Amino acid sequence: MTTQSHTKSTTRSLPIALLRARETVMAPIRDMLHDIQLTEQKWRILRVLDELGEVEQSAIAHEACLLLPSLTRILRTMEAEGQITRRQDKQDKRRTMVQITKAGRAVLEDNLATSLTISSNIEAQMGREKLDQLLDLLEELQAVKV
Amino acid sequence: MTTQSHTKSTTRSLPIALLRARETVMAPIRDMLHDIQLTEQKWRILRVLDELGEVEQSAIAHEACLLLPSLTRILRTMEAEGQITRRQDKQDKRRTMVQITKAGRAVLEDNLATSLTISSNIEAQMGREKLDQLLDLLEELQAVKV
DNA sequence: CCTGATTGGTTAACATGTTTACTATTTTAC
DNA sequence: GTAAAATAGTAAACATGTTAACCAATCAGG
Repeated sequence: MTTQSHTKSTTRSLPIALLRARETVMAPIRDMLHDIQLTEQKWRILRVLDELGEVEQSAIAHEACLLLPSLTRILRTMEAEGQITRRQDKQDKRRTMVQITKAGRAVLEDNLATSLTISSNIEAQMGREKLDQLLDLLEELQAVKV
Repeated sequence: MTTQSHTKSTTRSLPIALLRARETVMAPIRDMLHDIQLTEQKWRILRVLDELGEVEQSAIAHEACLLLPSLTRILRTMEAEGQITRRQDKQDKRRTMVQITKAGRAVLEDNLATSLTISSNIEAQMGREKLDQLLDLLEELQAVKV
């Protein structure tokens, strides 16, 4: 008998498999974002704001998987670049409400075609059915109580 | 008609869904790692080394989804902490071969029980069948040409 | 009311992520 | 054989990730 690892194969480790799959998917997206001077984080923030409208920072942090300290810094530069606006909430003065600007939306729209090409490429290789199945399972996994 | 986002729902965006699912799964693992002073990155490195034996740094970087500059720094501290050893390859002097130590393996073994508990918890909520299906799909996605 | 606990956000400090440049080897093409 | 290209890794600089400490506003219990 050879020296045997006691742990599961990393291929069957959920956190590692999720990370590796994500790296594969992100590779072409990162290329696209690089061309338009956008980091992956800023792209997620724009996507979330485009979807949710005006929301507080904690909500962005939760939806875009960022911690508040990172978000504070990133939003500061995005506001300077004119992609978002921020204002204090009238009812609860602790809250800062954030909104995407036309310029921010334009960034997403300008890259819609490229995004679709990337999605189509993956779909062509995996098949629409499997992709939907995967998205369903991921959605279910996100909802698990830990 | 209301102002409509042109992009897909972030829930059905593969990169965002993968990230969110991963955050859910990692939450309890991060708690475990925190208790033993291990970062997520060091944990992945130990897992990969435990699985592959003695390998060069580029291989670790690829398998653990780290860039070489990050790996250089992290391995420096892991070597100092006695979890890994490094040596120059005889045949190709550019290569640095890295190996997990007994102490490094011990770290993984000490947390085997906790890891299994976390896995079981997720399996209990999603079901073994769905989990296997998800891992199969992730494995397939990793192999897609981008 | 009013005090203590909670919440939303920022700041600071240090680790890691990311890009570019660089060194040292090895490989490839003549 | 030898010069150019490729490969493995490190260094430096700056952005982001992460933790802890902090402030201000709000909430909850008495």
